Amino acid sequence: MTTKQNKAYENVLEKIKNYIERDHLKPGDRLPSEREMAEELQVSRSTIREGLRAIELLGMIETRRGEGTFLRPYQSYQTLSLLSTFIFQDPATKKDLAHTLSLIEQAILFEGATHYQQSITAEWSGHQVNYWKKRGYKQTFQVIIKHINNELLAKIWYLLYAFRLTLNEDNKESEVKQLFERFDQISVTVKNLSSKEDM
Amino acid sequence: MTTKQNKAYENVLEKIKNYIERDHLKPGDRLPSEREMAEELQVSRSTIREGLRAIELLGMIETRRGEGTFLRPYQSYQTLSLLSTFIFQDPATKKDLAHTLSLIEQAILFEGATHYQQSITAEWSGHQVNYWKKRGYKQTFQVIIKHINNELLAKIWYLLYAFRLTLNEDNKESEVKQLFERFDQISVTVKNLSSKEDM
DNA sequence: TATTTTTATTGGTCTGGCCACTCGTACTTT
DNA sequence: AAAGTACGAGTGGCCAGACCAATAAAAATA
Repeated sequence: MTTKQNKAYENVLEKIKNYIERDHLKPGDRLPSEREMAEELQVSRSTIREGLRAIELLGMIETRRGEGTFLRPYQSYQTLSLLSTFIFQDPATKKDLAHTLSLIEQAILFEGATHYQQSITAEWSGHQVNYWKKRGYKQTFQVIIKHINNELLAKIWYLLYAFRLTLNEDNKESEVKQLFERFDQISVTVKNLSSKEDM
Repeated sequence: MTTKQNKAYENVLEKIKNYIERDHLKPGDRLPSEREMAEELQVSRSTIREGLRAIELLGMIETRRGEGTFLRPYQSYQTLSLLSTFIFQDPATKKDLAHTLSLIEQAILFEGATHYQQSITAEWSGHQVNYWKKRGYKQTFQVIIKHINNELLAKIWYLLYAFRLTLNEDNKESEVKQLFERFDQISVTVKNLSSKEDM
């Protein structure tokens, strides 16, 4: 098949991933040399280097002349606060924050209502409405995310959510009651759609 | 003092920043050609390319053979860089990538079909299907994002998309044709729902 | 005028080279 | 024998120059 004409350096990234898995490389370990990789991948060294530069800027690797290329050790979570600084000072993203958060919450609600409606509702029903109101929107929403069981999604949501809190002038937090209503509504819609398909 | 002997490709990034400021380049504008930059910076073309690859993966630029190198419709590559490190730090998130990407794409499709169905379809119809197939899934999908006009959302999507390319073992890229079909389907569904509400 | 062909420019990739740095090893020197 | 030294192999950093493939603009043609 066709083989999609990836750019060569994208294949390099692919290959590096394979090295990491095959040799169980951990942070700090050395990757094969540029020349070795070029030989094995049958591409030129310059192509290898293009791939390396890309993920170097991403902080995945670290190169030391005379020694080699190494997987970078994990960094501390100070990243998060740095990140907030950048998003903060970027007016464009600030304006888009609410919108993006809304879309992603919508996606999460949909996913939850589609695949985990039972268990989510069950957990919610374990307490009175007042209990959730007291816990707040964040905690209540996180129930959905917990059941979806996707850490990355959870992180992204939490990031956006936290930043919106930071930036928000008017501190009106979303209402727990509304959250329940929206979830139910989506659940119904999803059911209607799927039953329609069955016919 | 100064010092720090930057790697040459980091100076390239600096220089590109200067180009952007000096010439007031906006997203979509063309950068000088690789050969021009090499000449002006007094470095080799391969060095220029290493710098370009780095910020290409970050989503800052886009290269088109025969045409040139262009600023992507969004920038602030620090944000992207930090975001990516953050995400990459945690191996656990790796397994969630495809899922998260899928959810977010779904949300984007939905948003596009709900509020920008006209203009998106219009832009797509401006060319034959083969044109979009040739441009690939990424570019075709970005049409939707462009119309939604949310830089943050665009960044997040591009990040996830790029990383999935990096990490995925099965290289099957989504099909442009399927994209069109899904978009149409969602458009229809959205229309049905809203007309129902009117009754 | 419309279409085809040519040409110049651009990114994509390769080859092969030289340099600077690191590290281990063999070789002095003490 | 121990300490220092010189050397060589390997590595990343960078370069010059080349060819290909895609694109767009200009020129030639119908």
